[in-house]
Amino acid sequence: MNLSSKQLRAFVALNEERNFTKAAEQCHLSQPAFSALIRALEDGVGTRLFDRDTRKVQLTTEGQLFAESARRLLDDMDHILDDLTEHVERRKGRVSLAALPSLAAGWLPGVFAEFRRLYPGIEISLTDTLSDQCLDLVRLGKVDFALAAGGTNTAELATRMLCSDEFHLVCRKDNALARQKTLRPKDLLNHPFVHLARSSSVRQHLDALLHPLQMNTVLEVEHLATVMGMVQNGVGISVVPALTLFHFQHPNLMTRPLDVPGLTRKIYLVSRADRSLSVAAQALYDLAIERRPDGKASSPGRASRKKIAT
Amino acid sequence: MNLSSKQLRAFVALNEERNFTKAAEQCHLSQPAFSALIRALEDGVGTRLFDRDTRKVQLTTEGQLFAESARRLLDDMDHILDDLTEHVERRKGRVSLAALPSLAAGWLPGVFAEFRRLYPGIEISLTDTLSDQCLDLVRLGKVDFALAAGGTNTAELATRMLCSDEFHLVCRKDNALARQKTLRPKDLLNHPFVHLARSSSVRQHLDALLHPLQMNTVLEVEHLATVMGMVQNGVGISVVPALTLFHFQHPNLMTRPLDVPGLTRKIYLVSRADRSLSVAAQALYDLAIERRPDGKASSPGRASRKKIAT
DNA sequence: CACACTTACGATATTCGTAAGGATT
DNA sequence: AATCCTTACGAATATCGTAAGTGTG
Repeated sequence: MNLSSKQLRAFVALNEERNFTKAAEQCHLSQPAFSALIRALEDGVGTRLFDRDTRKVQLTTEGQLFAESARRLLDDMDHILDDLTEHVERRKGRVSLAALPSLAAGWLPGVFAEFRRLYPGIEISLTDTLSDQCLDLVRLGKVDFALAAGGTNTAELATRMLCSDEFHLVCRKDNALARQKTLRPKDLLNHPFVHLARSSSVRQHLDALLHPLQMNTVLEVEHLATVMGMVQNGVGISVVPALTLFHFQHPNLMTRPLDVPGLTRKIYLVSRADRSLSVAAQALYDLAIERRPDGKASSPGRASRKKIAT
Repeated sequence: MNLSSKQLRAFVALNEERNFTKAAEQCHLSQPAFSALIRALEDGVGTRLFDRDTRKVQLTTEGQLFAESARRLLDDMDHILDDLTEHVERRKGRVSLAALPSLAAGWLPGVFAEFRRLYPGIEISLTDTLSDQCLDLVRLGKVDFALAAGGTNTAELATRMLCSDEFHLVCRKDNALARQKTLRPKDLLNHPFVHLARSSSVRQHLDALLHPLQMNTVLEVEHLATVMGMVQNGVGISVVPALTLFHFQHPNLMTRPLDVPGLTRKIYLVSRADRSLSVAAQALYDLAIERRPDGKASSPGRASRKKIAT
């Protein structure tokens, strides 16, 4: 037989009201339609569930048996549907994503704050790691999506470009480069250079355009904060994407865009091609796009070209 | 929203098969109809539950959430409906009835045996007590129905006559009455008489026709077995309904119908007027009618007039 | 091009509300 | 007469199956 939640609700209502007219109202039905609903239920289970005459409505023995279970069943059903609805309406849920450390530290916090404000019931988990691992996490289904730099051509991954991140020179203000009007790649070759590790996406972009062998590499470190320390103390200069410039806000330092066509790091949203994002993940994905960084030089308005220019 | 068991079954089937065509067959539906069913479910909950392309069908995140509960919900529902069906089909249940001790000991056991054979899963509970208490138990809802003697005119009780129970003289074969051709009430007046208690239905019927003051009462006892002992030892004679004659099967005793118009004890099936019998109770009720005693002298063919006549 | 899901569409079934009917107090 | 459940019936809606459409490997 086919038992519908509507029939269950009608049964429970009639058992509470013991009156067809009132129970029908409670179910937003005309009384005859309600009557038919109860009859269909009784036909379905094969027996009368209510004894009724014009004065009294009460459960039969079989009705009592059914009533005990029906209430539970209906509550269960309502609970399940409510829970699902809370997910659909983004009042509950969980998103996990992976992101490059540079994004995780600089741009993401603002997006997360906004997301938490919009959807306080949704939990977020973030893995800040290098691009390759970000992609692996997506492939393995460990995260809903990733913010990575590598352009992936795998069929199993769906990518969407989030922004284009331009590279900037960072050096001390007392460096000769600070006074040059235009900056060409070869201008950097003679200066001591602080590199990031080869596994980083930043380094990979740089190596593609500035031949590593011609450069005057003095150091190779893992973290941008370390690069910052080195540059600030005059160990060398460096080149980093705009989205990481927040690390280099310091009165003694200056940053300038490198005007090298093609030297941009593309940031992608990467998800699995074979499955849709959860409602919660989609919400964060959409917000990321809405609040996409512009990739030009501007961590919130301090210690950038403009400030230096003044 | 209105969630039907058909939709739940479709969802569970698709989750198991991960293939619309096969799942549709399992649900005895055409594939497009099945597809529409799933879509209606998804529209109802407000989100996709399956990711599907032509090659793969798999749960979305929200689908996984729903799947865990749906399986439980469906099992619950099936269990509840199965249980109810077992009651409707009389493979489970419980009947309780009250019956006069005379019926409980003589005629009922055969009916119960038959009932147990037909419906081995139904429990019976029997209260063997006097007519008034039988009726009270029905009124209070403590039993489903009763086999009682009193004609009740209460509106709250529904009665149906089961049989008419004729009264018989019981005495020793060496008693003078054993040789009389016709038996009239007054013929009994001179003989020592063993009575049942005034609360018994048998006594009440007798008192209505044979004036107690004119009788030669030697004893008043509670149980028919005691009456039997007294009569068999020559303490006195007695008059009892045909349905109790099984107590008086003994070579030294004889029983003869009293030919007194109007002196019959009517046995009624009594139930509450305001509610129907449970399926189980109705089954026993119907069987009682089908196997109704005839109320003539014949406990299974022994120690009756015929035997004495030979 | 074969397979698998979706869309289109007409036929059938179900569900609904209004109005009339019947039983009880 | 008033109350309350049931029946009757036409209209709106839903559901179903067949057939055509679409997209993917």
